[in-house]
Formats: sequence, structure tokens, C-alpha cells
Amino acid sequence: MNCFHKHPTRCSWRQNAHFLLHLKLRLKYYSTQMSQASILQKIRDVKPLHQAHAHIIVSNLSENVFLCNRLMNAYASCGLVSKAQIIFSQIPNKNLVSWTILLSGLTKNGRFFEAVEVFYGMMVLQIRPNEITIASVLPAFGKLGRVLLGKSVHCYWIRCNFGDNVFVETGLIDMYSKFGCMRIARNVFDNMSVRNVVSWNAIISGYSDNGYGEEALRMFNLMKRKGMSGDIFTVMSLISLEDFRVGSGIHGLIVRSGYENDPLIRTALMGLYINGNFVNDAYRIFEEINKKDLVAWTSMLRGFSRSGNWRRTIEHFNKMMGENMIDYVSLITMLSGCSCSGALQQGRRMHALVLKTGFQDDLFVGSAVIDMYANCASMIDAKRYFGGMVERDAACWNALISGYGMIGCGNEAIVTFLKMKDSGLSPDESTLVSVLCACSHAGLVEQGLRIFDQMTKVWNLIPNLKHYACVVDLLGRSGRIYDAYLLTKRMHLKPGLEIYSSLLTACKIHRNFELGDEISRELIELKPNDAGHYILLSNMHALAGNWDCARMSRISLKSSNLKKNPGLSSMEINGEMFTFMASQTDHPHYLEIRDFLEGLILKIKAAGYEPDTDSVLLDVSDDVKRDILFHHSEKLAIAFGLMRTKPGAVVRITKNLRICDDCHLASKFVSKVCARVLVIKDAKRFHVFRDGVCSCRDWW
DNA sequence: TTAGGGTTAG
Repeated sequence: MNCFHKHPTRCSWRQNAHFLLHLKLRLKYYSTQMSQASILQKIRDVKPLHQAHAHIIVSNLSENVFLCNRLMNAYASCGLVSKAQIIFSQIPNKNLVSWTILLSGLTKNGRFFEAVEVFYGMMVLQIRPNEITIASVLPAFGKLGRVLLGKSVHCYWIRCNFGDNVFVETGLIDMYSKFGCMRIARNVFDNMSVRNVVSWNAIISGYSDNGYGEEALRMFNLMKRKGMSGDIFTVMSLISLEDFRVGSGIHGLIVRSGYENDPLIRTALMGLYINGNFVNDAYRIFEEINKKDLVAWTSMLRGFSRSGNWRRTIEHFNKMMGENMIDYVSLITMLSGCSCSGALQQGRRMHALVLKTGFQDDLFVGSAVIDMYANCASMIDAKRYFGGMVERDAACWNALISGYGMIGCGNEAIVTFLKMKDSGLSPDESTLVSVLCACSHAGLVEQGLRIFDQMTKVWNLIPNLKHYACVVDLLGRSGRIYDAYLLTKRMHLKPGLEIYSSLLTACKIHRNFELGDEISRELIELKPNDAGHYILLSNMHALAGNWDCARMSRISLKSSNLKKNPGLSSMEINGEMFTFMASQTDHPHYLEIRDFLEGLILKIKAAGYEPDTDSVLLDVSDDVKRDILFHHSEKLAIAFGLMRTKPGAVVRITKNLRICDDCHLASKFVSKVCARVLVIKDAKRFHVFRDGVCSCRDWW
């Protein structure tokens, strides 16, 4: 039996035009407030609405609160919430309904900050909200993470003893789910006397969004047993469930639900394939969507960009421009793509497009531009854009701080952090991550510890696992492995992957093989499907000279059928992206790169470079080790960059993994011998090689 | 009252 029902269709323009005709006729014969108001309620299109508004002004009814409320509602429903705000400001005798309509208009149009401001305005004027006001404002608290405000409104609602209200209760479930408080959300759900499909959807998507897949499925099955039909929202919340995909198969559910051809469902499925790195499957679905909207186009853009296919990313973006499918989200997606691949030239074009399209004052776009420049090691541009912004939020500051961190300017990062506090803006969880990372990259241990202490004690910020991972990294890198280890035992959270990874890296740097071995085993137990841990364990044994153990780790990796992420270096030349993989002899430019590289190695050897064969953690002869070293992806990229760019030009390379000791050493010599600046971004930070010295001062 | 694309870290 099909347990899904279709969602209602929206009013068409034709229907609206029909209402307009009736509006005129009715106004002519019954010029009562009631008839105009009831018509306003049905208008869902801009054109007839403007005409109705004009008619109300002409009829001298613009001070009528009842009509104005309806007009505001109609404007807000068409997405013209600014119009509703103007009308609201002009109503002489606003009532609770006026406030509530404004609030719900703002939340429905995603303007949550303003909604909360309006709510505060009501509090100041001592206007007591009713159930509808509360239900309207709850989504804003949820979306903005205003936990205290949300909880106090919940208390107010209980105190007022309004009684059961499915709208408020469902809003509370949604809000607490967004806060990540699933226990409270479930408590509200369990105490409801009446539940509708929205309430069930709220609790299912709450569990699903918070990573409790099994519980989400359990609730879905319970919902079916209770005889409740699901709808498109139910399917949406189940689509992203890993358990569900693995178990019953998502396609079966979609076909049974009858939403197979729904563009929204298809876009959600695209996202699923993109996240699983199946870009071609996502593209197949994308092509099948008849009316592709902005979201579908942008989702596909993310897919191409994420898969590293730069040529298709650019082609797709150009098509979007041709189809007039560009908005601030697509710009952010493209900026983020440039940021990940270090594509500075394309990034500059995006910056120009931001100015051309008029999104330069948008905070989200702004932080994405700053992040792009920061990830292309162009802090001058990042700072200039930041300086020119009319308004800045925490994300903009954080992008700047982490930019300084990545390039190794720890002091600049701390100064920016202090300026952020002086500006009156509260640092958030990400600020602490950014500033701690910056301290870690620059080796500023004491400063980092002081900031962590201050943020947690003075600012009352509850440290999460990421923060602890940063502190463990900070201590571990500086050699205080035992302190880092003690912290993991003392903290109030159970150590996760990030913590153990940081500890393990520290063990590798400082050759603490005993603890390293213990941590590796913890890591493998925690996430057995990650090839990286086996590699680290093997490398650790190799460093200690335990070749048998190293081999055993590699064998267990092989037998588990896990594949290591291959090391890739990429670089942008004249807007085109070139990618190199270690020992890739089938690269179209392999022969010329090899010849150039041989000459380059001879030159740097003459200047004193000695290959660091310890970087090859395999039990092979030194000759083979040298051969492997000379074919690392970074070296291939450096050679290609020197060949293809003008003398004196900066060579910029992005690597997906961390740079190895030997490539780091060789880059220093290359920068001196060839009189070139090399900017290499690895998985964590930048290395700027200039005149034989690296900006990281060999600390990474 | 609930849904598909996006920024800061990793």
C-alpha cells in the first residue's frame, strides 16, 4: 500500500489574474472591508497585488489595520517582505496580528536576524505573544542557534498554559533538532496529544540531520504503523540516511512514494551522488530534470568542482551564465571551488563578477571572497576586500584569521582576533578553531593556550572536540606529547578521530613510536575504513626501522581492500588547471617534465641539495628511493610550473596531502637556484619558498 | 510548524 500522499499544488498566475478581475468587480459592488480582505488573502502574485494595494490607497483605507495586515501577509507570501515592513511601519494602531504577520513573513523569507529583532521589539513594548506569534518565531531561533532565547520562549509558553498546540509543539521539535537537543525534541514529541504529518517529519528529520539514522528509521516505521501517511518532506529526510541507502534502497522508497519525477527529490538525489563521489550519476539525474532551477544547476556545479574536474566546472558555470542562472549561492559555490583548488586567476574573475552582479555587500559572498584569496595565499587581496566591506560578521573575521594562520603569520592572526573582539563582535566556535590553528602553525604554544583558557573561562565558550583537537595539535607539535595525551584523558568529551589524528602526527614528528602504535590501533578501531591510519601506522614502523611491522600494516591495508588517497598536486596556468600524480608516466607532458626535472635536480644538487631518502617509507634500495622521490607530484608540478611560466613569475601549487620532507627541502633549493617564489599549499597550510627559505621556518 | 544548492575549520 502506498503510504504517501501528494503535496498540494500552488496557486497559478492564471488563478491570480482571475482573482484580480473579481477584486475589481467586487470592490465595485461591495466596497466593504471584509470582501477586499478576503480577496487579498487569496492573491499570491505581485502584479494583481500592487493593483489591489493601489486601490486600497485610493479608497482611503490605508490606515485600516485589518486591511493593512492582510496586505502585509499577501506581500510577504509573494516574497516581498520589505514591502510588508514598509506597510507595518505606517500602520498607526498596530495590533498583535500585525506583529505576528511581520514576524512570520520574515521567517518564511529566511530573514531570521530581522525576525529576532522584531521579536525583541515586541518584548520592549511589552506586547505579549500568542501561540501563533511563538510558532512563527521559533524557526528563526532554530536557524540562528539562539538556544537561550528559544528555551526561554518555550518556558514562557508553558507558563502561560496556552494548552496543546500542534503548530507550537512541532515548531519546538524543529527548533530543538536544529540546536542538536534531540532529547528535548523527543520529549516534546512524546508529550503531544495530537500529531500531524509535519510533527512526524520534524522528529524524523531531526534525528536524520543529527546523525541518528537508526532512530530516524525507527520513527518512520512507527509513523507507518500508526497509519500516518508520509509526504515529500518525509522522503526528503530519509534520502540522506546512510542506513536507509544501505538497507532497503532509496530508489524503492522514491518510486513507491510517487515522487520519482519531482525536481526537488531529484536534486536531493543528485546531492547524495555528489557526496558519494559519483558525479556522472549525479549528472545523469541532472540531465533528466525537465525544468532545471538554480538549485539543480548549483548542485551540479558543486559536483564538478568537488570532483576536481576543473574544465567541466568552468564549462558548467559558463552555461549557467548563459542561462541567467547566477545568484549569490552559485557565486559562493564557484568561489569555494577556486579556494579549494587555489585557482587565483579564476578567483579574481569571480571577484569581478561579484562586483558586476552587485553582491559585494552580501556577508556570505564576502566571507567566500576573503576565503578564496586567503586560500590562494593572497592575503593582501583578502585584507583589501575585508577592509572595503560595509558590514562584517564572524565568518568574515574567521576567514581572515585562518588565512593568516595558513600562511604562518600567527601574530597577525592573533592581532586580527583581538581587533575582532574590540569591534564588539563575539568570537564564535570557528574563531577559536581558526586562532588556535594559527598559533599551532606558527608554534605560538603559550599564546594559543592562553586564548583557549580565556575563551572557555571568560567567554563561557564550551569547548568541543575540534577545539580540543587544536590544543592537542598545539601541544603535540611543540613536543609536549605527554601534556597533549593527559588533556585527552582529562577532557569532558570522548576523544574522536581528530584528537587521535593530531596525537598520532605529533608522535610521528617527535618519533614517539610506542604511543604512536597505541594511538594507531585506537584509530583503526574507531574508523576501520580509513586507509590513512594504516599508512600512518606503517610509516611509523618504517621510521622506527621496524620494516616487518611496516610491511604487516601495508598487508592488512591490502587485505582490507582499502585504497589510499593518491597524492595530487595541481596548478592553474592561464585559467587552465593541470594535475599531477606521483610517478604518473602516462601524463600528456611526462617526457618534457622528466627531461626538465633531471636538469633541475642536477642544478640543485650542485647547490648542496641531498635527497632525503628517509622520506620514502618503503624497504627498498637508496637508488629506488631517490627515483621515487624525484617523481613526487609536487616535483612534477614545480618542473611544469617553471617551464610554463615567465621568468620571475610566482609558481603556485596546491597539494591534497601534506608536503613531504624531501619536497620541502628541494623546493627551498629550487627557489634559490631558479630565483623564483614557490607557493605550495598542502592539506593544512602554505609554504612560501623564497631565496632558499620557507615561510614555515621548517615548522609544519 | 517541516524539504533540494552556499561562507569561516577540518
